[in-house]
Amino acid sequence: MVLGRIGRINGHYNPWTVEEEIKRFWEENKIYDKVKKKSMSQPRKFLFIDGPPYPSGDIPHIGTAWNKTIKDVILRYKRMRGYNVYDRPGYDCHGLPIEVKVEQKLGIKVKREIEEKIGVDKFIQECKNLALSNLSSMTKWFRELGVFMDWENPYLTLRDEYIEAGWWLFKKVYEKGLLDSELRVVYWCPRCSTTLAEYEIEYKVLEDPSIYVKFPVRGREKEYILIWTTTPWTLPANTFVMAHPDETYVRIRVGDEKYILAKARLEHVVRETGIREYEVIEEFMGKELEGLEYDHPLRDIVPLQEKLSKHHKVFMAPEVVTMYEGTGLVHGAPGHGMEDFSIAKKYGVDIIASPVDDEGRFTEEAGKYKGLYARDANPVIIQDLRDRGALLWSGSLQHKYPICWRCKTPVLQRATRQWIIRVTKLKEELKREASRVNWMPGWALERLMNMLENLQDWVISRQRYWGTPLPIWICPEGHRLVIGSIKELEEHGGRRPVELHRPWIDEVVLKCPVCGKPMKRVPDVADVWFDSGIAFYAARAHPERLPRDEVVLDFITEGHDQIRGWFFSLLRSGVLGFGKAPYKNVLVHGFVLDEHGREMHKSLGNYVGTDEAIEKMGRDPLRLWVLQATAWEDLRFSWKGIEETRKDLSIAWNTYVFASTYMELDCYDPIEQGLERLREHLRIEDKWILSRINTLTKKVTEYLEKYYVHEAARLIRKFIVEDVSHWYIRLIRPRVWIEENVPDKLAAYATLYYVLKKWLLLASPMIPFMAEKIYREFIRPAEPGAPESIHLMEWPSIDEEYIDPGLEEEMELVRQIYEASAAARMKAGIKLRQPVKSIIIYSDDERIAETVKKYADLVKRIANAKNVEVRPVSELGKLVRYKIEPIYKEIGPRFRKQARQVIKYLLEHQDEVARTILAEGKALIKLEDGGEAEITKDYVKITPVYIEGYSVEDTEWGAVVIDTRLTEEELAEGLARDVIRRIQVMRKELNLPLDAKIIVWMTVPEPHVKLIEKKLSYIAGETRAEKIMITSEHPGDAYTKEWEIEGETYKISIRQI
RNA sequence: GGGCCCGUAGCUCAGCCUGGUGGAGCGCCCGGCUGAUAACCGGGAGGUCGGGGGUUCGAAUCCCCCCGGGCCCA
Repeated sequence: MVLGRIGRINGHYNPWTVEEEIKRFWEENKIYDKVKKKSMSQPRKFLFIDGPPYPSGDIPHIGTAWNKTIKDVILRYKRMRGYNVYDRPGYDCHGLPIEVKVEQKLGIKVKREIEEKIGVDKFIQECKNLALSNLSSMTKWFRELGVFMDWENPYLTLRDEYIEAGWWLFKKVYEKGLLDSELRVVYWCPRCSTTLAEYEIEYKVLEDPSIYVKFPVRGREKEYILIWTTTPWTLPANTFVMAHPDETYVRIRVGDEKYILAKARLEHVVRETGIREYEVIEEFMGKELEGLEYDHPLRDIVPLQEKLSKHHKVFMAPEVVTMYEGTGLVHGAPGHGMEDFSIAKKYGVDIIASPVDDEGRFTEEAGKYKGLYARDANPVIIQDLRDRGALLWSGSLQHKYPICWRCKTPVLQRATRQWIIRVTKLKEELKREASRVNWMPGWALERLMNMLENLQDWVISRQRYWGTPLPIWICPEGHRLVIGSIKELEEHGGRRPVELHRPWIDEVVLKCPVCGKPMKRVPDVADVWFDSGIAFYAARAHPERLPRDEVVLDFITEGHDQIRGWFFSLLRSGVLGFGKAPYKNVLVHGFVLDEHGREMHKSLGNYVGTDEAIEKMGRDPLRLWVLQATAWEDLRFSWKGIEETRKDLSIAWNTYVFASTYMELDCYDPIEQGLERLREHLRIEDKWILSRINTLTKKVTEYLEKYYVHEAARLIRKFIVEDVSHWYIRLIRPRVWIEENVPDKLAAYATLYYVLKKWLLLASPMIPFMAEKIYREFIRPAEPGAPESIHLMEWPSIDEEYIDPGLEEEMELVRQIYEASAAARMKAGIKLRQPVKSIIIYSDDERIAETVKKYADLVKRIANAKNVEVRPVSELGKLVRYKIEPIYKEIGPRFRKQARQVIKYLLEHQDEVARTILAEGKALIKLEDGGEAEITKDYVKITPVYIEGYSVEDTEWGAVVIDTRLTEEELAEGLARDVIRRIQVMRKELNLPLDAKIIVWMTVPEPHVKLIEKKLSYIAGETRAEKIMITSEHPGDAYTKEWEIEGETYKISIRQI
């Protein structure tokens, strides 16, 4: 057997050198493959799917870095826990954004040109190239971040097998009778010539016309229905007018004309249109307007109006008409408005007029407007209205108007025939399934439920190219066939095309199973949310090859925008395909905003890419920083924040430097000299840190089981900085400096090694580079059988036998005592090097008394006092002043309404009340309202704040006091320590080995010679001096230096023997 | 316009569910330590808890309204 020997870690923490080295190590030794292989051999599965990012750029946003880091931590944790972890990443490759980028690259202005100028096959090839090139760059950055996922084998929605898996769901939906085609009012981008879903819409403030139009009431002279609109281009398609049945309307006279409008809008309309004089002729309820017929003002120039005239009347539409804007009479164009459309259906209107083509231009039906772009027609229409005396007033207004998310063109609402999936029929099922999921945080469910309440049918078709082709074939007789796989395609007389994308799939002609006639595919492609929404199964296998108990994922996590995005899409597809939610646990994470809390945007100049963050701060610091942020809240980006995290990692690093330096020096062997063998030699601080690390392991495990990554990260970070570096190492330093390998020292080593190894394992999912580096340098040389990478190790066990909550609480008190004594020293101007005679703690708290007794040695050591004791507060003499702190929690419920007066009295008579209570056990106080209150110790905390001859620091549980009077002996020791420190510095400046012996010459100011002489052997022992001479003669060949100590000059020379 | 989230020290954030009189880190100022040393440690100053109202003996915490930011939707 090869004997282990602890390794050494050197130098300062430099994230980049560590990370570059470890990255290379992982690559050269195929560490991920080994981790993966080990995981694959495990029986229990952990099912996870990466929410696929959209590869429209080449460098991931810092928020994507957060996203992937959280995933990485969970996956690494689950692997360490012995799961077979499914870790396939993915990319969402189809869709309009990529098409638009390719169009820009190829100089295409409108959709038509794709087929006419470029050819669909070449266009698709370009789209594919762009997606593949971007995703390979993004992959590079995810790897840079240390994310261990199956990067060689990501799922891509553009692959044939993925598309085929999608077809399976289409067929399922069809078989359930939920797939349909119907006329729909949709957002339509005239530039992209396609329908857009609501989430593909942005809103932008635009200036539009604002006009009041007079619709002549049929058969009445000079009487008009007054309507208001900001979209004059929809007037040629006007079909009816809508009113509110329960609102009051008026008929007014202006000059020789009469107008009908809502009473609530009268004042506004009159003011805006500048009507000077008017007379209200009549008031009546809106429902009386029902059926009132009118004539369209443009009927002479719009042929379509001929057909529509039979519908020109007033309909009741309380769901549409409001009293907040307009005239209370709303012009209805069901071909250009969603609400209008639903009213039209309700009233049985049989013509849905929409005289606008795919590129947003008026058609033949619009008569003289033919060929004009809809929005460009606005001024022409306004002029025509004016010419016909139908325009009451025209102006303009700024309002938010929907635009295309990709090309920013203002969109139109337009009635078109679309394929829809009737998910509204599954509303209750969706709600039920959503409720069964564990949402973190809980409000994510609330958001989703709000959305499900307003659920709409899913318009799935897009009139584009780069997407999953709808697998629907139709024959001339109108028979439909929905194909669920390539095999079925062949069964129906088709041949597998080069690939399943357009244009190749369009050439596949099938034979109608009903009538035998040739069937052609409908030209549409699917909404991209269809693609990502099926990832839960399609990323793994065609459902026919997927075990049914593996459909539901254990865990997914994405940003809160995905509640209505991917999480909803998955839920929808899960319910459509399998009747259940396809995930069990969902962690929602926040957005990374800029340092002022604003959205990051390249155009705003506040954008930080993952590349920049890695370059400036390093991977592990970035990772730990994002991880410790509350997962579901937005995170303000902060260079300082990452810098702080880096500093903490540097402290962690130095902790290992410290441990490895001494352990190596002493040839410590953690296997031979492990904790078990040194158990009897453990000191109280060892037992404490052993308890702490196991408590930490327990808590971190619990948090990671709950997916509360940030809580785990915070604990891990705090532990190494505060418990190990600030406290434990401080306590064991003197033991470590002992030269011989005594059990006391070895016990500290064994403890420290155990703690540091365990911490490294806990931290390894979060800071995989640094953990690997330290593991390879420090742990592995000492444990020859250990795996080559820390990431092949198992999650640390919780050694319950070490956990002692009482001990942890007591040590917390010791820490408070130490801190109070340090504060008391500070007030008295006594430095820590100067020993003091005693520390007295005035407290009536029994825990304090017990703790101090138990830890007396430790307290004396760290506080540098000869003595420590606890005394009851009542034992203090006369030269004392007390402070009283009311205990509100007790006083409140006891005195209720009088509580205020009691507190006021107590604060005004602190010393007096305290003395009375200390002497008699209680105090009777007179209140302002004449009443009395009996105050006992239960209601107040009494603390001395001044004691003659002592320095006092008060705490939660009493006062810590140090004796400020120093004896000669104490002064001598303090001075000796000052001298020792200087000699140590000089040894170091000479680069002497730790164990080198020296001779010392000192010139000491006369008044202090006696003090120093008393301590010569002490000084010699601490500095490894064979001989110390107090003299004014210093040899020329020795190293000599002059020092200032307490304002006086000491000359010291040393020479190695 | 609607739903949800956030607003606490100069900065970044805990605390809020379950009310008891505000914490941490960084920065700043002061100091200590000097065999982790281009390190390490301590102390101090810093706050109308976004604003207003309500409930309560008592509100950062519970309720209502408003303001600012974010996400989603109109």
